[in-house]
Amino acid sequence: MKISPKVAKRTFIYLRSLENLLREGKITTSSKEISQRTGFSHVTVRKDISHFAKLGKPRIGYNVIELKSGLDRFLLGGKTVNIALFGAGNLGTALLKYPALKRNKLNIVAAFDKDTNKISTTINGTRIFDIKKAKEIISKKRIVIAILAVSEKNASDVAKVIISSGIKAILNFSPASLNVGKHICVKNIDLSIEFKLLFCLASNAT
Amino acid sequence: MKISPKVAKRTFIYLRSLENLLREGKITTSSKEISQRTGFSHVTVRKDISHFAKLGKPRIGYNVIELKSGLDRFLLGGKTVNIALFGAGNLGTALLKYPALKRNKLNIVAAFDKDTNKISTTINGTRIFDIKKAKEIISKKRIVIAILAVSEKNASDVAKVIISSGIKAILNFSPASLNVGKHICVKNIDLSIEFKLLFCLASNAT
DNA sequence: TACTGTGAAGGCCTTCACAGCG
DNA sequence: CGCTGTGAAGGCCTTCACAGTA
Repeated sequence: MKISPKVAKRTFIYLRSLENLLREGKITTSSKEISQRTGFSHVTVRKDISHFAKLGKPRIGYNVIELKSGLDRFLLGGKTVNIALFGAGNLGTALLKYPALKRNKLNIVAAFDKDTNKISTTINGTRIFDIKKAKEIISKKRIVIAILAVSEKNASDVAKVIISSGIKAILNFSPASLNVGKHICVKNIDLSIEFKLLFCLASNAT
Repeated sequence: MKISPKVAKRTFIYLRSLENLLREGKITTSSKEISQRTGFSHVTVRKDISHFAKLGKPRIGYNVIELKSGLDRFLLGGKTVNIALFGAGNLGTALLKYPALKRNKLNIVAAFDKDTNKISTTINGTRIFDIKKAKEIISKKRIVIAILAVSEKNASDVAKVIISSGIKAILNFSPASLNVGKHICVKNIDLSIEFKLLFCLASNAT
């Protein structure tokens, strides 16, 4: 089945709420409750969920456990995701120490840098390797996502290394538009742009 | 004039490319060149730009300096943006040390935490204050954007402090859906969700 | 010719309205 | 009644096609 990125993203947010509901001991929930907790309209919630399966019961709503496992199965199927970090600077180090990733089965299993002072050291249990060894380690550790957290001027060169290592998905924190083929998925997070955008939106909303 | 968030975001990306073109010494450019550098279609580029003004010349293209200053004027008007950081943990510290912000006139002018060991210390020139002083300092320093980089369980309480301080825009790095009124702009960056989404997109694209 | 700017078409996504059910 | 699931409508956004210009 074909699921648009928008639906998938919202569904991950529903899942986050479902985990909270579970922790609170709730047995059932409704599109209205999920709507209140996530900010999406109750119609959107129902329509998104119905893309995956008919899991709700009229008059009652959804069983929290059933819904969570149903959505999970379609999206990740309980898989663990192995990630490589490129660039062990300030941002990269913060990501290595970010606790929510492991909790979500997102494991940064290797980091790469070109700084010889950093190579062979360990941050929060993750070893930093010479970027020249990227290809070898990526295939050995079955890494499927790369974090690009190097400076702008090195971004496109490192991106080439990433792609030639066989990785198909990049989370790009550098302020550079990567010129990659259509078979590579890139998600750009340029913090400067996010701040400027937020400022504009807040200014125009007054 | 009314500009959609999508157009605004792309325009900031065009601006980033225009700065590079300027640095490379180019005098003129075209929608085609901007398209190649940013990945958006040349029609989208032209349409977006024409929302702001008719800055192009048939047969020639756009003057880089003229276009850059024209777009800049509509979006930010050269203003400096004052930002407060809430939560001086690993991620917060990385943001305080992130060089691209200052370069883009985005200044984190105060940080807040509740940890008494951190309060009154300084990271990369920015002082960390007791979160109890938030309201006073935010109005004194004319802060307009807050970064929320605290743990999930504290996120909604800190968000209340932020909003009661008069701030209208929040960049939320915590994995929590903030329950705020419609007059508050929130941009959520939940890294776990971004990774999972990327993994799904890359898997389904094969 | 080589470029911009734009009306029209098409596609995607959200919202509305309501059928169906316990 | 209160809730799900869904066809239809409406709105937004991108792409197409082309007029206009130096």
